[in-house]
Amino acid sequence: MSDASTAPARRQTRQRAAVATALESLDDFRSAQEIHDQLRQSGEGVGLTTVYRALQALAADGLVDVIVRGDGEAVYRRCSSRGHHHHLVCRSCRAAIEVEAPSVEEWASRVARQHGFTEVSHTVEVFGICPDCAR
Amino acid sequence: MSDASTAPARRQTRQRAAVATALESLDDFRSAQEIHDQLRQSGEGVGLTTVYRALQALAADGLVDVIVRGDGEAVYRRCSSRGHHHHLVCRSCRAAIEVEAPSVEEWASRVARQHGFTEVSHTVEVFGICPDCAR
DNA sequence: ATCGAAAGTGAAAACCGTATTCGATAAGAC
DNA sequence: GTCTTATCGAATACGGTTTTCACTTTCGAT
Ligand SMILES: [Mn+2]
Ligand SMILES: [Mn+2]
Ligand SMILES: [Zn+2]
Ligand SMILES: [Zn+2]
Repeated sequence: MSDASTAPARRQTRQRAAVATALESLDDFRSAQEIHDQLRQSGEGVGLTTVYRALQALAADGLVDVIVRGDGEAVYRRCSSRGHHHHLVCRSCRAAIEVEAPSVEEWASRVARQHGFTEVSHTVEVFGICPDCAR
Repeated sequence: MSDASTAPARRQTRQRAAVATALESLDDFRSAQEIHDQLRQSGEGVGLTTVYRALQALAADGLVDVIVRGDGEAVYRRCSSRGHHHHLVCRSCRAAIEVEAPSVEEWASRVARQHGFTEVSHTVEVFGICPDCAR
């Protein structure tokens, strides 16, 4: 039996490795363009288009987290914990802490069920100023 | 004592009234362009730029809710309940139900406090398929 | 009612993040 | 080594939002 959603067979390339390495050295959310800039500075030239595609592939594989900011720009970060989780993000330095929220998961599915909704998903992000940035 | 964040003094215009009226007749989230289209059809010509600005003003005044979708497009809806709340949104027909989540509010402030974060805000949206759209 | 300062309007153009195109390149299977 | 096909990337297209700027309108003051 064939899989309807067969992965297109991912290849290992210098560019993808460079993007992955760049993400490893960071612990906050960065945009595709910022990662592209960092790669150029470090000498590892990678096309911007390729950075976008690499990040999308990583996100599709669940290896990076994505947050779409209020201005519509997507920012990425390597995913440390494997399971479902959310983030506590500093508005100033962008530092991000992964947090779990069992009670929120429960609330989300409950409120959805109460209204008869199915195929439920949710977004939960907490923003603030981290202790360091608060001086 | 002067207010540091003094509101720029809002004026009453035909265009702003038209946008507000359009929002009144709707109960789901709509984009600025969709509202602009609806206004043109109803004869109330309003420039697209003005629609964007009117919606932003209403959002700033807390009179409409805004959700930035995954594709970066912002969608607006008149805000029925006055206080802080979240939404249960149908991915198919966009119908939106306002929900309160005291337990989530509590969780958010607690997790932020635990990590020393201040000036805390959060985004919480639940998506799914509503009973009607599920057939 | 009239005036004037300042907010508001909107067509056109700029912006800006992202997607697509397509000929060249390079993994990986054999 | 050869072939198939994913990948690359510069150029270009795309689409939502913002800026520009000359003109209009609101509204408090007179
Ligand atoms: Mn969750
Ligand atoms: Mn809340
Ligand atoms: Zn910080
Ligand atoms: Zn629906």
